[in-house]
Amino acid sequence: MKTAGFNESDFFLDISTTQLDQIIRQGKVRELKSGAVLFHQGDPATQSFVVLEGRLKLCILHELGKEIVVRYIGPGELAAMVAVLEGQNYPASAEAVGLTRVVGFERRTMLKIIADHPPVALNMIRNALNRLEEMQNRYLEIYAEQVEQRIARSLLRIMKQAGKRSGDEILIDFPITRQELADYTGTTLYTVSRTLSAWQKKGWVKSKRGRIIIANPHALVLFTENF
Amino acid sequence: MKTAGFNESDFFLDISTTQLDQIIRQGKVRELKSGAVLFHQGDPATQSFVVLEGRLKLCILHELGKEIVVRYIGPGELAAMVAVLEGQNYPASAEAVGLTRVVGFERRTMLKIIADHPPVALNMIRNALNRLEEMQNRYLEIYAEQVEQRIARSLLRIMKQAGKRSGDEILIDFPITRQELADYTGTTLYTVSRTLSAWQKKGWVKSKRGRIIIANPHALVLFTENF
DNA sequence: AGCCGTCTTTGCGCTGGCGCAAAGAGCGGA
DNA sequence: TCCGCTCTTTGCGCCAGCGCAAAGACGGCT
Repeated sequence: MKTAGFNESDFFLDISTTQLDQIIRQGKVRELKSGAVLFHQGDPATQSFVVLEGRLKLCILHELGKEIVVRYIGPGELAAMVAVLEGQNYPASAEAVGLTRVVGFERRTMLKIIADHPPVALNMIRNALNRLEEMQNRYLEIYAEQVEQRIARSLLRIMKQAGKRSGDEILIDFPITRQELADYTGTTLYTVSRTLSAWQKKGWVKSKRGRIIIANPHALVLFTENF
Repeated sequence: MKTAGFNESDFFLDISTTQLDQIIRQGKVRELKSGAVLFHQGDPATQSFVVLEGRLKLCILHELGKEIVVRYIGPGELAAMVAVLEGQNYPASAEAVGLTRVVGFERRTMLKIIADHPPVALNMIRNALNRLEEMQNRYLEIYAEQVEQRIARSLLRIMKQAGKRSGDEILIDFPITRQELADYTGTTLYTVSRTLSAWQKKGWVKSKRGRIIIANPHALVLFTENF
């Protein structure tokens, strides 16, 4: 059982590796092909999941067409915490990005884990509050900032949790289309494409179909900060 | 000590009234004049607060001028849950709307309350997740919907937590300006004013300086649903 | 009663960025 | 190798709604 990466996760802070193995053994591992949907928005929330390998894309839909990417969930992170509560539905859908392995935990298992490992409850509160703060900031930004600035922030956010250094450059190590970056930023496919083209000319990014490399992260950071 | 309204609060679900009194006695009551700031965004978070009377406005600022109202916190509700965690800062500022009384709890008191009353931890998780879901939806809406639709939704949201029935009409029972409604919706003072004027002509709302009455809630609901 | 500060209304011009259309490019499958 | 699908690029027109300006209304205070 692969547990690498778990110790960086805020969910399993303060939990030793042996305890961790014991926890994971209480869940059920599932393997998902790229594009497979783990759960649908609105379905009764019965299980929480921890990603072992690969990545989940959480998104919510608006009646007719428009869609927002709420978050990407990488190895060691928890998805669908809501399942610890009774009578709730999943507030978002989860789709695998690339081949992905997850462990699923039933509600009673989650409650047992919380009871056995007291720090976990606080970790869950911390996790939820961090996400809340992030959403509040994104809400402020979508109101107060220009699209290009928001695209830069989106790239930096995604980079932080899924970036792979190679020299000065940073590769976003999962396939992401213009459309998905637009859904994450709250803009359109067209605007993202135009913006990335412009940045490519400036040497800030390099990209091919579904892959984005951030060639000059510093320039992007400056861009988000200035006016 | 006034505890009315507490039993509707999700924070104190499953807690009996006698236990409640005992909990409140562990905090320190403060009285705030209208407009007084209880805590500032970015300050070290040392206390959580429960509103007894009046109302808090939580807002976050963007560098130069723009501001978003995150939420209004009414009697029985908890603000600044983040203070249960060590080393965090307040992610928003809190300002009293009208004369307001709150109880403040130090971190160690909060931790003691959680330890003494096991359901509280789950209630806090539920509370955080509910807020997260609300913010995610607002984020989706600000991207996907027209301003007028969002203004209608904002009015309905505020109405739900601070509405006072009188006949068919519903009064929002605290002073709220066009600017504040704009900050809540993510639009401008001007657009809110124009929109409310139009709705006033249609008989959907009535308003004077700082007061809003929703004369036809049903019309607003339909308006948010259609196209 | 009168003043002053704050809140509200409305006209008007401007523009960011949306979204259609259509062409081009890359990748996988047979 | 060729075909077809999906992803990307770019031109172009259009409009929602922002934001200035200026006038008007309300309410609290002396």
